[in-house]
Amino acid sequence: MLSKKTKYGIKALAFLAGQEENRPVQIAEIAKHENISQKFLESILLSMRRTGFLSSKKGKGGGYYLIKRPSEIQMTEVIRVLEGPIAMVPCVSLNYYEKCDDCPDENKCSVHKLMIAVRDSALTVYRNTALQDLIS
Amino acid sequence: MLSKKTKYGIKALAFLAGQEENRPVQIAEIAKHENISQKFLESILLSMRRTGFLSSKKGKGGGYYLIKRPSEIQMTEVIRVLEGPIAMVPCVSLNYYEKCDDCPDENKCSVHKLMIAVRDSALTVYRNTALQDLIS
DNA sequence: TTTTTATCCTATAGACTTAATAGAGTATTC
DNA sequence: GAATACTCTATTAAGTCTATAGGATAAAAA
Repeated sequence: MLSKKTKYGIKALAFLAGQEENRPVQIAEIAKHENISQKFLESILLSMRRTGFLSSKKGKGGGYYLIKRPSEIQMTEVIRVLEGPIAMVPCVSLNYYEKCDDCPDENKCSVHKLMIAVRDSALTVYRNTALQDLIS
Repeated sequence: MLSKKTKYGIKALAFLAGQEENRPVQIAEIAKHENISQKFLESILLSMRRTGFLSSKKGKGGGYYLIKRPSEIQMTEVIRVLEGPIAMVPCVSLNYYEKCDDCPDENKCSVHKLMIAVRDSALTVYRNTALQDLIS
């Protein structure tokens, strides 16, 4: 399942990507437009600012705005920042690899092979989709 | 993330698929071979018996065995029974569809389109993989 | 018929994660 | 210096996942 955090985060990014001139948009405006709890969205935007998709301005006329062009923001990055690993098991994760406790030999593991295939199919989608592609 | 239930369930199915003559295998034997908590595995096997992958025999010489050929068990079925929806959001699920609370119009939702693509890519993998393919 | 073997079934506990909220702090603009 | 809007930490409530406990039931063997 996709977490609400990720879902809301993507919606917020898409909303920002659709703004004219990349003007700063206030949290309250995004929250209202996308039906998201403002406080929850606040923390999501904050985490995306820390990882470099967004920047923000305080005070009147402030808000959040993208610091990359929507065509340059790949969904692989977005998903990894918001959701974490794209792989469904840590032992096939490219960026968050971890060995399984119960598995003596990954190469003989029936789940391992299947999950590599699933991961690669998802990666193909995310790699070929930029934020720009979500807003048309 | 793939739940342990699903992971263990697939491993158990694969172990059964690898048996000669489809002999009944005891829970204890599967649990030991795959490093799974026996009691937990018990409940997993039980749920798969109820949905028709397996049957069981009680008493000495009893255990679980497949009631379909491994080449006829598609991974779509296995995942749906053990894990639930293949889709990452209910609003793009083929078998467990649910409308989103926050979304007035699915067709305009940026997440919706992306998640359809991800769902379809995963479906392609699962549809083209049978239990048989996991044990070679 | 009794004992042994092994599955069947319900309930529940503990740990963890997620979603949301609260409230005070900081920076910027007017 | 007042108003605006982001920043940050902590906490709570609800839900889910993993695992365990313990007795019930059925089949086979003695």
